[in-house]
Amino acid sequence: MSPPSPPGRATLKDIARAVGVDVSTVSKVLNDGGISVRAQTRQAIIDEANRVNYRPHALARNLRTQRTGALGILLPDLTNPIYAETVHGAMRQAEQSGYVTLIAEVSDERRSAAAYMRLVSERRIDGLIIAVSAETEEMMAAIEANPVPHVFVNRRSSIGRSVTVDDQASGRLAAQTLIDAGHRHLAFIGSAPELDTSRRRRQGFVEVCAAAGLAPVLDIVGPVSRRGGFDAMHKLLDATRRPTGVFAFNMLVGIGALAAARVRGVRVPDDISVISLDGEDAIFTAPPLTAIATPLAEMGARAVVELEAMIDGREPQDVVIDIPPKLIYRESVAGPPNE
Amino acid sequence: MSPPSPPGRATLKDIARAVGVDVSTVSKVLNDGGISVRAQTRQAIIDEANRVNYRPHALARNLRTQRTGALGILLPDLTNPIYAETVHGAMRQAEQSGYVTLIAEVSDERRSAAAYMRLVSERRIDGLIIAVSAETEEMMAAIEANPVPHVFVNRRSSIGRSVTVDDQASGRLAAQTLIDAGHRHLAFIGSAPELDTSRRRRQGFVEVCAAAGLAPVLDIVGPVSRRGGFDAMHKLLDATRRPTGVFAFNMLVGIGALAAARVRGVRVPDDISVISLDGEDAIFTAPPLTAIATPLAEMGARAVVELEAMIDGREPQDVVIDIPPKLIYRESVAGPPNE
DNA sequence: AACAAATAGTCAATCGATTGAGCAGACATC
DNA sequence: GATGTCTGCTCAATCGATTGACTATTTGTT
Repeated sequence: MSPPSPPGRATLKDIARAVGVDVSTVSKVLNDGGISVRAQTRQAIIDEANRVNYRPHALARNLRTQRTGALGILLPDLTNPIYAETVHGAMRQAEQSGYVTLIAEVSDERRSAAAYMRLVSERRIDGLIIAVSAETEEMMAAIEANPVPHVFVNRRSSIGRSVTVDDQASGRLAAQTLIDAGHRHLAFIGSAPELDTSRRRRQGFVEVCAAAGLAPVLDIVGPVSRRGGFDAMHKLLDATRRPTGVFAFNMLVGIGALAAARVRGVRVPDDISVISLDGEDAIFTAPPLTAIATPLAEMGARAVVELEAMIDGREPQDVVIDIPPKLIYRESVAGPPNE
Repeated sequence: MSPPSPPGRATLKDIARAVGVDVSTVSKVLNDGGISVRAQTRQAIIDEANRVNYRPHALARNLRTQRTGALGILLPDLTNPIYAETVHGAMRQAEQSGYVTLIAEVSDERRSAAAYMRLVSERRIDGLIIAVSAETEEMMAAIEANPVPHVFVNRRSSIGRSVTVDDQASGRLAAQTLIDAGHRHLAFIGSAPELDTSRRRRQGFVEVCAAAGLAPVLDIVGPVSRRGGFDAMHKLLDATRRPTGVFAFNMLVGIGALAAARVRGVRVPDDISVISLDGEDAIFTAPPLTAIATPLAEMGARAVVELEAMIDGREPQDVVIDIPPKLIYRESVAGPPNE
């Protein structure tokens, strides 16, 4: 036997030399490049390529073809499980489609613009999934200055396509669940209205409340984090007229709300019920959190599909994932206490 | 004014033409390339570069320099907060050092070898951080076949450098904490011994137990996940002689253990105490989890530093991060119940 | 036998940047 | 005025792969 593959650095030229043909012939054979080649020659090329374990040098190929085979993902924080789940779905799809993924974590806005420039203006990627919080001027300016196919995920945008879940339906389902359990005094813990996901969840929530003749508390806003939920719940518990049913913007907020109730000696669900979004994972809280599961991974995956469409020059769509939100009934919701 | 920067695609050639010099001159001026140039010419080049907002084409530059400016990170699961935190730290450091990061999430072993090959043999990266679970033959073979600078993070390896935290010290601290609280019947919930982190935590734990004349339960192993912790705790509670103090491999295991206790009506910490590793974040469990914080983000960052050293041809080290584990005393640990 | 057409390739430019070697002109030196 | 030394650049090869244009040989047709 010949020595095993030389240490991984065979080029087209090496193969061409070994077989005794031109590099262009090798390239065309290996890429189905519309050329007629004798079966014998073809086989010799393929055999040699296998023997040396040839892989095209991505940089060289990409330089020529003006494609990188890489997608970028811009997100604020990987340790946030909501993003992690979304990215998870996006990466799976990207891998299936033969793309590698470049992730840039960008905590603040100035840096997100800089990270954008880095990936885009050095032309390291073919397209970009944008999951940073809200539209900021820096970001928008960066995109206009240096356009690249891009898709916003879980947020609408005035300057591009977006893939979202049906937040209004989630809001409606949350309200309906609490109302069905008998609650009449509801509250929504959300974010400042810049986050369009919060606006839409709130809107669906209000809609169903209104239809039932209820006027929920809606002005409790803050960062959508455990800390934010913790603080918000405190505010609700301080109110002269406490709500008995609380809808939390997401799992983190829900977990924080639960913790605040616990600290205050308020029992869940005996004294107050809590329902949150995206809490599929929150089965290990105390009590286990009733939650509305939204298809985050599917959303991430679909964003990649739409992005590929843009890259291939097809006309992408604004997509709302049509998997309806799913209620996961656990212990944090029950009937209201007797007054 | 001239039109604002043309849509982000200026090349050296464009600048050279505008200024009236050769591209090589432009390149050398922009890169400090050891060449003498008149101040006037130099300034004209710099001005023009700024005007068109020139950024080098990463692919082209990298093709020539044989550097990609990219690091790869191989990890099993982004939704696992332990990995998320580590990657977080690694990405921060990478960004500071001017690298972009390519993340490949690889759930099973065959795919991790494939992902490795993808990134490495297409030469998309200069180096690789490996955080996949254990040494597997496929993986080792892939690395040998196609070597690239690489650092293992949070696990030792026979075939490369590694950056870890002091797991033994964590194990000792966990045992000491429980013993100091008065416990005599201890248990460790770990993983199968393939995971060297588990071996080392166990070792430290045993050491302190032995010094105190105790013989802890050590054979409860399983996947190091919430589910694994849940199941393991059930086994412990089924035992004829229940331990009163439990050390959980990590936060997920700890959370699962807490949930199992809750389901069984066993009170924490009244009936049983639980301490876990890496639970800095687990303040919102019920009860809040006493935990030992390990410097995960620092570990990730340091792994990148060592990797850079390898890439630059310096001799890297096996590193144990010397930030000592830190006890975060919360409610899940108390004295043992009276017998 | 002459010509067309199919077969089996080769040639050379190109993607955008980097880099060592080289060269023309200005100035100094003897 | 011949030689040497800077200064200030340019030339051309190179990284590895792709691709349209082109050529040489063989086969087929009349």
